[in-house]
Amino acid sequence: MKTVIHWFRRDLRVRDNVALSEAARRAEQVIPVFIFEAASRTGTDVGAARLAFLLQSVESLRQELAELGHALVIRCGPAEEILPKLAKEAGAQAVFANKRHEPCAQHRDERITSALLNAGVGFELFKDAVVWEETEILTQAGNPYTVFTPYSKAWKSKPIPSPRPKLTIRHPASRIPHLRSDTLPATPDEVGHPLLQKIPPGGELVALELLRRFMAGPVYGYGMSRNFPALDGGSNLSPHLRAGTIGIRTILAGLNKAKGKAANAEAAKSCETFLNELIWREFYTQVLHNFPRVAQGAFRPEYDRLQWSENHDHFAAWCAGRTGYPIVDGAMRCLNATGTMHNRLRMIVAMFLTKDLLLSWQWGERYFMQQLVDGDLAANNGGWQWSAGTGTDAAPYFRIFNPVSQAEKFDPGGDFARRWVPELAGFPGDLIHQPWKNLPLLEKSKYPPRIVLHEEQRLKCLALFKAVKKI
DNA sequence: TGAAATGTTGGGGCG
DNA sequence: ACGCCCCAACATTTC
Repeated sequence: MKTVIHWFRRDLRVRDNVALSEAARRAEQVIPVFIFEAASRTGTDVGAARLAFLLQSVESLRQELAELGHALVIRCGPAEEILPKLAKEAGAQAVFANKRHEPCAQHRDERITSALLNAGVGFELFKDAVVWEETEILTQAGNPYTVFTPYSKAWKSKPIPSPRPKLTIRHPASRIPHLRSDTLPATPDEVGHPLLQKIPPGGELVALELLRRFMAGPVYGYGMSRNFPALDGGSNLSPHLRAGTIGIRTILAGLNKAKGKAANAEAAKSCETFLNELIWREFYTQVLHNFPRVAQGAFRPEYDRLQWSENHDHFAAWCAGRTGYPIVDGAMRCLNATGTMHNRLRMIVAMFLTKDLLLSWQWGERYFMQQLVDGDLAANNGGWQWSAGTGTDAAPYFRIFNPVSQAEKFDPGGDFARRWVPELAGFPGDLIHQPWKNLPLLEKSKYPPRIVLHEEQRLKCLALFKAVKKI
């Protein structure tokens, strides 16, 4: 082929990019394109933090492409209309892109296929975002897995693919047709939420540096440190996996290399634990594709009958971090300010929303998608249904976290809570997770009293779930 | 990738 | 010396 448009979507990188390297291999000219659409068009709720991260990553991509002699073409508007027009302008025979796995995104790709077909332009999609997609790992009976452990076993029994080569230039830049480029909203501030303080930086080079640093040491302690929110024990790669500023094969290659250098069994086990987290991501991607109804309701349909509370004051308090439980409030305030939340804290606040406030997991799911930099439909939905007990391989409904004991176990001394709940500065470490035990100090601190009592709510929650089981 | 309730055991204080 | 009780520590069951 002479000219191919590579349409960048959730693959904002020039290395280890399957569709991009295929385009470079098969076409004389590659025209890199990014299309900025109104968030509602793809059916996902893009929040300010994720948008800021995205814009920064696109800018970083534009610079990287420029260094390679490519000009990134940016257009704003609906892809169905822009792509056929752009293909005509550029004289392109085909559009290449990396496959997306969410049902709503795939429906849109079908519409794009026919829009391009009408214009006589081909549309090719490539597997890139995951190692193994929805139809590639099935049970003996040919069904999709709904339990993680056997899924991960099957996943690990398959060979690991190598990273794809970086985009190279195969044609003189002067021969690329000049194409108009729209401007994107300039800075995160322009689109940002007033509460946003500090979102992590985007871009491929940032992601590669995070990977390098993590695999150079922290990965060996991941098994332990990942549970403590006050530590920075994670890879911080999740927003990059979401935006595609790093390829999954690149991460696996780095992990594999690190595992080979593990000094002891504990370090090797930590590598394995990190691998499992990557497999969870593919597990939930696969679940969403094979059971698209989970985007609308419980994986176990009987749990759609749960009589959740509709207390909007409680919901507002949860969102704002004013529930009176320091670990919950610290986690939510951190989310609101940075667009990120430690995984352990996601479980704690999700349990609190569903099992203490008795609000639907779907309220929390939606709020997370609005706030999270790494908000991904499949992983977010899977995590929420796990916490609520309504999903595949979910926590049983009676497994209810106690926010105090969780906090004391995973934030001993309260370093995390104190960082995000400044009102608690005067509380000693042994009391910080239950400030109500010192009422005079609590009143002086201006920190809110508990909006519910865990011991009471726990019993109400058990009754709520039992009512469903009886029907 | 729980927590609470309930059951069991054994050491030690005490009459 | 002995039985009784208390209760911490641990184990099991239940939600």
